Amino acid sequence: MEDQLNTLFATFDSEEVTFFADLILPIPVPRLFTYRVPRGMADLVKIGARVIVPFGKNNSRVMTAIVARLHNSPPTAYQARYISEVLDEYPLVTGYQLELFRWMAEYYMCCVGEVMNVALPSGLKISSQSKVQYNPDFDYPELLTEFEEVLLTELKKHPALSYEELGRLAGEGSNVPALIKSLVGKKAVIVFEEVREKYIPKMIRKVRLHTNYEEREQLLVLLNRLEKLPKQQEVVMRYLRHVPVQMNPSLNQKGLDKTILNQDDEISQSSLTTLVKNGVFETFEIIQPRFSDTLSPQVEIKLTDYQRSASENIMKQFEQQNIVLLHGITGSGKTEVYIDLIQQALASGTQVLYLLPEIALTAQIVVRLQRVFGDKMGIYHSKFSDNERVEVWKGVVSGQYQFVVGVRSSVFLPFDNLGLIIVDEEHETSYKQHDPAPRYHARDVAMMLAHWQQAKVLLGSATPSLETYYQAKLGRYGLVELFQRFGDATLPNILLVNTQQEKRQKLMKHEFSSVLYTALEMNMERKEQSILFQNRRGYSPYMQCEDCDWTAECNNCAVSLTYHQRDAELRCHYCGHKDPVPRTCPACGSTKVRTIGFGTEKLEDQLQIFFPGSRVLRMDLDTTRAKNAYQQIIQEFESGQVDILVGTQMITKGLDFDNVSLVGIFDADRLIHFPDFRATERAFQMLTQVSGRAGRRAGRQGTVLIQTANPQQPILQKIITNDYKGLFEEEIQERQDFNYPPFSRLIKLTVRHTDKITSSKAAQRLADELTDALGSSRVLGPEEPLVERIRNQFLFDILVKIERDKVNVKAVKSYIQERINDILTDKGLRQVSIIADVDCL
DNA sequence: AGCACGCCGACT
DNA sequence: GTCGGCGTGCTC
Repeated sequence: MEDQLNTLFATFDSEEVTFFADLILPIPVPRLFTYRVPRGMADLVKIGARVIVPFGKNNSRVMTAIVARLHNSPPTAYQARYISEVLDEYPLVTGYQLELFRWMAEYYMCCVGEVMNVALPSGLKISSQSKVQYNPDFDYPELLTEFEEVLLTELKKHPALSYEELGRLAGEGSNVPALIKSLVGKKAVIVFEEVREKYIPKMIRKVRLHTNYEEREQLLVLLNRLEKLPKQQEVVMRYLRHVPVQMNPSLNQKGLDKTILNQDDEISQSSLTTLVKNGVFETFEIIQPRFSDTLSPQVEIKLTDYQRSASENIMKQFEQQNIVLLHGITGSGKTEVYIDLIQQALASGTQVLYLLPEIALTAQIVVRLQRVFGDKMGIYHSKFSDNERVEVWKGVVSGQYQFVVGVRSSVFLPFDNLGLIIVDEEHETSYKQHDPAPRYHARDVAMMLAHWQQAKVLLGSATPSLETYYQAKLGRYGLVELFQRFGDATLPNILLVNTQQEKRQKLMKHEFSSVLYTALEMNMERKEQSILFQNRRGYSPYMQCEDCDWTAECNNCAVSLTYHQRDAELRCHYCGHKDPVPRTCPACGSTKVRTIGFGTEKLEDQLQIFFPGSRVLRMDLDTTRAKNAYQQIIQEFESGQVDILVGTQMITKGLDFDNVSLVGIFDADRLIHFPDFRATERAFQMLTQVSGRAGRRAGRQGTVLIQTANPQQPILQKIITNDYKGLFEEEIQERQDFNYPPFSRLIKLTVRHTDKITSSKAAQRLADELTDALGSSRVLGPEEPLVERIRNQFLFDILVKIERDKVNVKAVKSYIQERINDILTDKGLRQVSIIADVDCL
């Protein structure tokens, strides 16, 4: 039917210019979809606007799409369908963004639809809900089953019902989708899609005095009349106290928040209702922005001479360079420098984006920035609701937000006039998206954005990534260094504690060395706070039988289960699988089932035993799952009510506490010996960043104690002397020798399948084909990753190394994609999934 | 990704 | 005999 109509329209239109639109649909299919623009919509359909289209077999689905291209060449292979609706009068997606989407899809080897999917907050994607309606022309009730009768009776009573509503009405045990399908077949009901915008503006209900009573005379008459009704009189008086209508009649138009007038008593509520009924008050609704529009005081920030000269230096380098690295030690006051630069960029009329890793975007930094920038600043954070994100998006389009602080995904906001992008904590690996495609690196995307919009990029870090520092050393990026701590604060004194030796001398108290133990004790006596870092959550990572060596393992993944004491269960940190804690060994029945190793939970436990009066907080994934748990822990710790904070890497990022003078680090060796070519760099960054939490404010010099079995390791020596340059020189040599980044680009290909043989076959074939084309020095693997099975899928990794300058990366990527597609069409290997991760970390 | 179509086991 | 399992193929 639909197609017949389409054909009819097609012949009508053929004389005139007919428009076709190539649309980006939010699905992982590597092409655009061509739709026909109805004649009446020709002026409305613009590039970058969102449209609604029917999709799938018998138009069973409704989707939000973005117009990427307009043209008038009809597709030859199929009959294009019509766009059903245009959502935006003005494009919500800028030309820059479309360019960005295309670039990302190509660079990160994914589909534009996948980019669109992560780029748009889901509030901008339409939700469609199937509704069912009784067909008035239906006249064969005798054909129905009992269940169908029930549904149909309900449907006759209502104009239309959703599947969910029908499910509720039909009661338990009825298969609503199946029943509806059969009813549709019998032409008893009609199913249609109800489309609605997901974004809902926040409305608040207000009241105002009817204009009849704005004049003094009338008002007095009213009050006199209410003399015998004191409750109502009181409500009117209360309104007048908040809104001095006599002094300024225009205030009455804005009215008063209904909740203020109601206060809390029911009497005033009913009085108000009566007053509204009698036409004294009128109620109305207005849209309330979710971000309070109270303009915060604009605070002047003062730079120290040192910061001032850093800022000037950066500006000077921007004359020659598009990208500048600000290498400033922890606590050197980089934020003030950023603020200065942001103000300058805003003053010149350009937009500014300030990127922070998720965990560093805390209330601490937001409040600080808000004091300076007030409501000109937008905040884009994954913890925000969807409606809030849509408001920020629209605020950028409208120009309300010239400046946005945000996480990784804020590179997708519709900027069109960026002057400056700051990537703070530039080395942070959380800038790289791991799981759903596009597997992008926000720092690198930011650089592309800046390139297109002629904006400058400032990368900031105390421990720059080797890639970035290397570019700076080559002179491709500018470099500004800040090697003095802010105010009188000095860098903490970092000491290594030999746990091997303490164990021999039997000085260890469980996981705590005597040195750390004493330091904690003294710190508490001084009423100063301590932070303990152990990058492992849970109580202990292993549970093992002493008699037979049985170890608790996950059913679905090739990993040991972690014991969580608080919830009394064993958990898999890869798939979330949970098992009860066995009291006896499942293999041999022995009762000697022990935990091995320790996580944050165990440390917390031991602290309670050692220091019974102390107040200890734990901050890791398990204690921050609730919505505001993270903020709460930080606030509680800030308030000084807590002596010790135990945490995972979460505590290493951007937190700024005044009263912390001791940092203890456990198990540094595990970080250092991680089997990965970046392990040394990572360990340096992580340990330096945690150390930086100590002694950030004037007063005493902070102390950092690193527990290690081998204090002689060169990397530890570099950490205690804060010798970033030494680390760089050594590491960069190694990277060069083995042709790792920054001397090459890496693409990791992961092959996955439930059957190990199939998975390995596909991986082997892919690796062979790539080796043939690229040479064996450029292809590593296939190799089983550290965890060879996750969620019952067997994994194999292939690493492709491409020299930066010698090889055409684009060509290599498209060749890889060809080979992947080839394997995916192979009968025996078709259900394997192959994931490409470009610039994997 | 979702959704329909299509061919083989445990149930009214 | 059917309901429903998820393999496989397609989407303008």
